[in-house]
Amino acid sequence: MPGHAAQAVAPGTPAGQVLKAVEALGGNGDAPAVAAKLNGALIDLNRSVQAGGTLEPVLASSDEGREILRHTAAHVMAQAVKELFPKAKLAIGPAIADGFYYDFDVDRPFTPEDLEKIEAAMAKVVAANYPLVREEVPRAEALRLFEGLNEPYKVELVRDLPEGATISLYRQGDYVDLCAGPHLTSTGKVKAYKLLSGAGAYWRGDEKNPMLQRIYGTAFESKELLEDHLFKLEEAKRRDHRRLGKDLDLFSIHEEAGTGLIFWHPKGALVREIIENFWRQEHRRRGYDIVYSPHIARVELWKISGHWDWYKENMYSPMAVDEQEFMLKPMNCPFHIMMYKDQLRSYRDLPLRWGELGTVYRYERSGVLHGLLRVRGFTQDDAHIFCRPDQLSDEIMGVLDLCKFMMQSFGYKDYEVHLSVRDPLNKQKYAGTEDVWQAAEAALVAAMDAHQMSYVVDEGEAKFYGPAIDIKVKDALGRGWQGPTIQADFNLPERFGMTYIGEDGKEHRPVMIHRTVLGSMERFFGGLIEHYAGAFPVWLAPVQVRIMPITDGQLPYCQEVAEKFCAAGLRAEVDKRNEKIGFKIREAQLQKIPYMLVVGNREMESGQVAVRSREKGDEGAAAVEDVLRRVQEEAAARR
RNA sequence: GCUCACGUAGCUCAGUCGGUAGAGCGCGUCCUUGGUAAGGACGAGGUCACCAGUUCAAUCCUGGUCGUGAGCUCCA
Repeated sequence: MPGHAAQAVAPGTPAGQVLKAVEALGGNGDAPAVAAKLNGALIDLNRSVQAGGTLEPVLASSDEGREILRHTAAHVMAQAVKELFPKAKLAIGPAIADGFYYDFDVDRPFTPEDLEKIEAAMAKVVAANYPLVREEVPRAEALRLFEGLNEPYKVELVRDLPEGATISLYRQGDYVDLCAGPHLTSTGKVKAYKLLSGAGAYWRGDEKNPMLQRIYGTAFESKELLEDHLFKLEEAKRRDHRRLGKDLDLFSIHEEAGTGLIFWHPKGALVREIIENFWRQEHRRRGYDIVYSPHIARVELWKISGHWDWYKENMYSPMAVDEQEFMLKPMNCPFHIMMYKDQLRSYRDLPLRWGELGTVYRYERSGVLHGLLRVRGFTQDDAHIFCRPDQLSDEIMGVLDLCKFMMQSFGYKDYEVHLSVRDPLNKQKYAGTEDVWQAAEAALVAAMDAHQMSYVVDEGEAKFYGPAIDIKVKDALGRGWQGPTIQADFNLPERFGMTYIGEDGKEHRPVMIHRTVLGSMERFFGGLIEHYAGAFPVWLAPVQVRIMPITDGQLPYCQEVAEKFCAAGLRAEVDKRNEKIGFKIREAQLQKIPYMLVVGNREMESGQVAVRSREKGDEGAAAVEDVLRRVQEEAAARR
């Protein structure tokens, strides 16, 4: 074991005992080992160790450990389902990011009452504490077994296993499943679990296949962690941007106008304006120029760009204008290329960095639309950088730096960097030649290396025209969101025949970088609402200060105070309604206004206001000027 | 797009085993001028998503359409 002296044990000793022997187990009762790793390969604790090697415990609290216990929980659930619904056919039941699921072929969907019954049946399986027994069998035997059990999906899975693969079964009581493992050693070790929801899901994710019924659940190594997780789910519901969008009067969507189209109400529009102004200012500072381009263009343009061939299913049908066909733009890039080509470019002109808050329209299947996060019309914070090949790496670094700065400004602290590359098995899905793709990929990698950024490679995640750096940001609840994306593109410059005149007086091909930092104003705003739970920091808050008189007698004074704040560039308003102060405070608090200033006769006479902050509550009286300065400083610091 | 569920006042939701509807909040008017999270009274407001069908009669039953939600798949 790492960090321990070599131990000699008899061949055939179970892994768990070996671990115990070196006292790695039981040291931390909250996080006992759920499995082991022998020379890096995961094995069950009760599997015997036949030969020497490095043996490490896999703790329940580790990602791998949770995956194992969730996987076992999925088996427990499947056993419970089989008891209640003997005709249910098993499909697959893996562990996923925050839990597990299992797909079943049954004649009707599971109801919430079914889930309760299944959960109760799971408790019995857990109480019975069946040992999970691993068994390795030849393919023919596995086929015979699952055919005999009338489990057609399992049969299909066995058939599809590659030649020479180890086929293992796990049994618990009278339940048997095809599974690579590892698993907990007995069902009694599944301590804290909860079934969450049922939903339809296609066999193997393909809509041509039969629809199965999926049950989602989650499991943790302790009740406390499960409770925490369930609380987080509640919290996520409480923060839902669709709910907050309504409560805070930020945006709406209208059936009459069409689904997936966003109406930005004054308060939402104000937040957007602040974000956009900040965005423009920061881009100018970093050497970007800002441009505008049309919303429609002739079909010919989309044929040159390749969108017509590669992106058609996401574009709206052409509309006839005179004798021409025009299309609503799904992307801004061809327009920026038009502008590039409007004159002869010299190597001295490059790089050109052109940003646009460009509104695009994409057809999305109705089932995927979701609040602000998935819509049919949206404004991208798009930019295209045209540069020489030798500038590519530096430009990407510049973009990475900008991304970091923007994410920080909006309070996103953690992020993960992904390199999205082609699906190696399906290369014909992508435009452009092999060497062009490789060059683009190399440029992205070089920039990330220069930035000493660690990243994970996602195969098959690339767009049709080039590999990308995709940054996933984590919000206040630890949930991942699609953040900035950066793509190197050698393909469009080629298609459009873009050139610049080099030092040598000859024509050269520029490289193009597509990048977006926020993604789209819609999606970014949706994420931001949830990240801040609607309580925007002062610099973003649509109303920063609400001044509330105790009685009508202080109204004129309140108005004066409000004018002072407004004159200082702050967003302040007076609650003139004939209501008691408690009521006004409640409303302001529910509207998540950062500063509430209460004014009674005491404050009016002393030229003060009583400060009540959204976070801390009543903070006592202070001079108007002091409060004004405080709010101003907070806004300027973007805290 | 597909599967399932849902669609009743601006919002959250009751209700009608088929006889055209109700609460709370919000909104309006009035009373109240009250010191840190809901003062009171009165009032207005609904083609029960839309279109067909069954029925003496449909908000309720049936079918379709649109929309919403949870997923599948996809993505900024």
